[in-house]
Amino acid sequence: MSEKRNTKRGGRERSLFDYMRKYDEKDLIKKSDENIVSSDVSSKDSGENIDKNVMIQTSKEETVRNTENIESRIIFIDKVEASPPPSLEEVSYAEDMYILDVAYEGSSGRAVVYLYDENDNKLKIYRDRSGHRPYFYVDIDPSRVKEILREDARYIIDVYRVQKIDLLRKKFVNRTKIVVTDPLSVRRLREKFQNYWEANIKYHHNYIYDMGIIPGLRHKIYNGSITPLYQTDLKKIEDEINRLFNEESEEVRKTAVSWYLLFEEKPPKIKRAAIDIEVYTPIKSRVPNPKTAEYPIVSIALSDVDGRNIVFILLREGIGSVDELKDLGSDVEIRVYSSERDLVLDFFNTIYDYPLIVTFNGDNFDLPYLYERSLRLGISKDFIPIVMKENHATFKHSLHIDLYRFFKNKSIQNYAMEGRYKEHTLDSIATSILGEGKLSREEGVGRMSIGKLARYNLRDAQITLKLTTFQDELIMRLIILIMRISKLGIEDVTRTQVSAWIKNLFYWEHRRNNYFIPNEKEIREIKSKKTTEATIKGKKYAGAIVIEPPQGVFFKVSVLDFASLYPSIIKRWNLSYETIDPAPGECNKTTDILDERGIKIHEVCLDSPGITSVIIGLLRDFRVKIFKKKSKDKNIDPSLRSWYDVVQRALKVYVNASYGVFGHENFPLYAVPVAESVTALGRMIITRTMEKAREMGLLVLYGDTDSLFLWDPEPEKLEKLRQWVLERYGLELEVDKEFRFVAFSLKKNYFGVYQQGGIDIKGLVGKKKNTPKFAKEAFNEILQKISGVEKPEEIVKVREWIKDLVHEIYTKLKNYEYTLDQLSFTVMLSKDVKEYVKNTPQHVKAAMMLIREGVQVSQGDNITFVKVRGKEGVKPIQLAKISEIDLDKYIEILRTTLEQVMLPLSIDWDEISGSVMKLHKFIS
DNA sequence: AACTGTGGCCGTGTAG
DNA sequence: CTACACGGCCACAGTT
Repeated sequence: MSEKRNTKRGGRERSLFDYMRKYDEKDLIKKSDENIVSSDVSSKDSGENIDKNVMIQTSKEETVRNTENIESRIIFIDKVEASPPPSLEEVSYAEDMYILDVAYEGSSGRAVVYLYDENDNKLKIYRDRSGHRPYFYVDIDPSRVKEILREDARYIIDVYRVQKIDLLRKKFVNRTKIVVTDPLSVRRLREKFQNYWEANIKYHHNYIYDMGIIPGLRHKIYNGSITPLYQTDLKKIEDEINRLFNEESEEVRKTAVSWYLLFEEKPPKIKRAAIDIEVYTPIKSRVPNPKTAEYPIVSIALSDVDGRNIVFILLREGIGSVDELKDLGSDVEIRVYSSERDLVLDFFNTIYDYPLIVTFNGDNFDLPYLYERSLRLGISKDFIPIVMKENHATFKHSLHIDLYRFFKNKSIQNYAMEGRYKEHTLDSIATSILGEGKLSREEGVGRMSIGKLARYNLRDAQITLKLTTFQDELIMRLIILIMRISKLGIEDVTRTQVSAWIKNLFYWEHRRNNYFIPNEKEIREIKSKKTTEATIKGKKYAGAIVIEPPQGVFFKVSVLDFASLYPSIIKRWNLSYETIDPAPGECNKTTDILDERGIKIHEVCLDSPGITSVIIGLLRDFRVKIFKKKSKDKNIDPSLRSWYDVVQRALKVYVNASYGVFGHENFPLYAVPVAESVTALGRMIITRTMEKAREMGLLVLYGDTDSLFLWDPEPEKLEKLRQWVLERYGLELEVDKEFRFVAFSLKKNYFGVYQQGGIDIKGLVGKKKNTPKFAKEAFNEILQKISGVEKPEEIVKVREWIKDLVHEIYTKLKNYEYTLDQLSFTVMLSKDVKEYVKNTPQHVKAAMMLIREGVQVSQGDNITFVKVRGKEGVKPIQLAKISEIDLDKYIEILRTTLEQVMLPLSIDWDEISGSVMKLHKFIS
């Protein structure tokens, strides 16, 4: 039974390791045994007559039964029987289960829907009963198609004519639908045709679109059909939509209601556990390779939402006494094994209870390692619950979220989490979000004592879990909401970028509206007119305007902001790939797209609402008009309000990313004229607004893309300008920030001190992560001092203070009083060392030196180096000595960093450095 | 042949 | 996605 099931889910599975050589299993076990030093507590002298082979070992001498009163429960486990992962219960009917995912099952050739039942916290499956099959479209007659596919008849289920709307050509079109037996046949057979449509869509996505599934919602499954279930009061929603969207058409309002429901339905609470494995390594810096899995797994930790914490730990020689495990906490269960195989098997048996498992980097490490190691330990594939898929790893009995991949998502990092973490390590994310990071360790896993190892491992699992539970499950609720908006399953959503979310959402909407999904080739052919040139060489089209700021300090500065400018433009000008530049005679009513010079660059059809315009417009309106307000409304119950905050964040992700993806040429619905119309209209709007402001006597100091910095504006004039923008462009211009003063140095480089205190630093060198610490510290100190300034007159005093400080730092630098760490630069290697063919930047030079020393360096690594005297000019920090640093270079860096702050205050660097230099020369 | 000055370009990080 | 800042690389020209 289970065997059958395994192979079924394994239909699409393709092991990472298929191409690897087949091992002699006996040999392997022997080899691994050499690494795992067996402890003296062997099966022979311990638990022969103990119930279920479980006993407690508190020290080497005494063996006692489990007692509740000791600090943590320590259980010695002696022999574990392998058991296959349980089969998931299959249902044919469902009333109120949440759909979490959909996959294609090769063995049955059917779509499988993963359902979460909140009543028993179990994952269940539904196999398609509607007879849905993979398909694609071509533009030739069925009879011709049958002829072309004569030799592939056994893969063909049906061939027939279908009529749908072709948005690009604005008419109904007939195409031939070819229904085939399996997804692979789509891939193969489409090549026999010159033109084909919808043949690049993954089958499980097709299933979601065609069945109208909205992952993350409750559904009713009955008689082969699947329909979302709602508990929300429809009347209330309709009333609110009619009130807030009264200017929209009937059709848009209807769509709005269906969208609103996604944000009101409560999310499921999913039972889950976080896991983390530790692998023995002989050398601290070496990361074990999951492809070979040559070192033993010495510890696994599990932490679940019900407060259960387990550490599965391997007893080895020379890692201290089991006594060390006593005080891990009363809620911690410690299971000690003398055999790695038993440890792994027992771990597998334990995770069978969970419908969802969470890891940090499990796709690339924990799961493949566990999988390969299990094979090495002689565990048969049927007893390993892990499945290696094309681009991720998961479980046979549960779904898997890899938080590393989710938090690495730029939109999550910048928009949903508001840039709270900068690096993508578990430690850095947890520290900045939870205020609690990994445990520190000096030694490699191989040398840690048993107590330390257990604690370290457990902490990792606990913080991994906490990343999904903090702030009332913020991350889980966010994931569920993104699933609902994008119509992707949980495993896809947590692993793909925002462009994939947006693409899927648009495909779903096309299918729902009976539109053919256009292929990339035809959009490019029909909508390719490009009219603007980018300022920067090598870019495709012109972007935004940045106003040159005056250098200096300005008191009482208000910053005005167009609320989500680009999405608003997309909505207001009906921009979409199908509405832009209509073919002659195809459109009745058009409007010109003018840029900031008043030159017509494109035109857009206004006959019917454009699909991207409608959807992006709706998402924007939902965020601005409804959820941003609700998330701050003190009259709403706090827990509901926090839900609205999550909704608002999810919408923010989509709204902010929407323009970006449509401007990316790899995006399937990309059209250059749309992208350049958006930026051109943006330039036009900010330019006209700036002109109007000046006409009204307002002083515009600076502006970038969608913002205007005004110097001491009169409130009445501000309000008048707001009204003008609203009437003229239908856009909302808001006061975003009020600065006590702003110091400008260059475009995209300034700092401001808020009315209520607090500093905003933009672009300045002192803020960049690749600036050495010594310069950053000086920069911050100066800024702190400046932020205390209340009135213009006080600047003079600060000026003197700064001069003294710079003197001090300058002298300290000259006297080698900084450490290498304070002087180091950290720069990311954005590609492999070998790929730097045009130039060899400094960090690459340093990386090459590291490689010569035998250190592994790869793409994405941060290289830390210092500048030294001599031909190469750099050395990785590991190889450098303080005496060889290049003083002049560091003085230069200090100069550029501080000058950006000093110049607006009219402090001359040469004046300061000149006197220090003389002093220095005099002393030496 | 070695050195110096210069301007364009490359690479990184950032603003929006 | 484009715009911008900054440092360093590199080719080229002209000089010693």
